[in-house]
Amino acid sequence: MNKRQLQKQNTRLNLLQVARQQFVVQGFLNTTTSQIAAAAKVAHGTLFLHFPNKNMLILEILDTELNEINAQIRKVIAGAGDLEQMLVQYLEMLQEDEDIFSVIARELPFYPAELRRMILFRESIIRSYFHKMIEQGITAGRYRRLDPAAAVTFLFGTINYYLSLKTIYVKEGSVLKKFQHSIEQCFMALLICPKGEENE
Amino acid sequence: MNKRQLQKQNTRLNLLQVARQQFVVQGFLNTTTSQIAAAAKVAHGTLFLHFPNKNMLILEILDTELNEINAQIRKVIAGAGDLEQMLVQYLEMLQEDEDIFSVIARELPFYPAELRRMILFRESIIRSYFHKMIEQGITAGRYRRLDPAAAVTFLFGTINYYLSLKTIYVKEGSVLKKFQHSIEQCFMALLICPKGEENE
DNA sequence: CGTTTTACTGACTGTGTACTCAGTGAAAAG
DNA sequence: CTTTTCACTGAGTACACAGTCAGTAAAACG
Repeated sequence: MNKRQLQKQNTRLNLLQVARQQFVVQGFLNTTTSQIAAAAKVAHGTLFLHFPNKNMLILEILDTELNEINAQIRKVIAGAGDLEQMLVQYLEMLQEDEDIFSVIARELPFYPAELRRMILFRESIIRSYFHKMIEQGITAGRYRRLDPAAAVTFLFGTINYYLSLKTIYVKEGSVLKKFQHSIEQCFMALLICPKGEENE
Repeated sequence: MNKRQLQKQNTRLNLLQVARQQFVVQGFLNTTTSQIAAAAKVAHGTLFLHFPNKNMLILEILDTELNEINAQIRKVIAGAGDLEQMLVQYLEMLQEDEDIFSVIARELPFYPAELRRMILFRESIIRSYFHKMIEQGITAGRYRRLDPAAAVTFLFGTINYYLSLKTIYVKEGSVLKKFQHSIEQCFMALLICPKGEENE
């Protein structure tokens, strides 16, 4: 790779990195392309040599991010036989990049349709892991006979709620850490089949 | 009241009504002051004779709306001895103005701090009704020993989630109607103390 | 060394929006 | 009837932002 190609690649990677930092702090919608360019110390126009428009830049950053978490969760699933363990690990994974997930939770309804579909598709894969786990628990008689989809939405809805109102619930640090215990407690209480009431 | 005062009042009320309609369809953030003025068939500038700025217009509309629902729920509380009944009635009330609550659920994180605080304060009053009901149920031994605040957030988080993603869950009609049964089922399953495990 | 290619520059364009203010005409006041 | 008041008008202002493009300088090429 010659000097020019190297330079180009560096600029591109730098833009992605700087943009991610800005997005995490201000959100995607409130970060301007000029800000990103200034922070990356390149001209405004340079950004559009590397990305056709702002949306494609967002899409690329989120694609990378969501790919990583999906790969991680697949590993976790493989290793976790237990739903509770899976939930704990999922919450801990979200905490690691909580800033960006908080931004997505808030801004999702305002993203262009394509981007929104991509994010929801990725989320639906993760939901399906929980769904299956719950179904298994029900057929094994450990969990109550609830609609698994409803239970999953209860969980994801609550997580989403905490993430989107993060700034109200905590001044700094992680919301999910603060409420991790109560989320786990509630979700498992919802599922666990009380003694003397096992299915079958 | 003379002809002028009457005219002024009419214009003002008309603006409020037209603005509400537009907001419900497009959201507060995506509705422009020009659109509202055009729909109300007055000049753009007229809007600013009646409201100092767009935010105050939004605030006034939401204030009216939230006052109404708070008054209603207070009545419901007075009449409902039962938490489940209270939940059913609350969900039905939300359904009546689901469009505007859906907009609020989506846009809340982007409102100016003052407006956000007002809305969350109003919500917290409603939450407190549920909180008390749950506490009573726990001390009476009917409900499990859960953190009432966590249970309430589970409920409100889920409702909020359905509302904010309304357009994805239903093409037309009410999301809350569609999922009312599963919300009720899940929430009550979470709380109800199974037989043979009553507190005290 | 001269020519071509190309990553980058930044002033500029177009668009969308909240809000203003000098002007108008009809109602109210005297 | 004359003067004053005032609800309303709409062109205009100020600003913010995404995206463009002719120009530049340095690297690659022959």
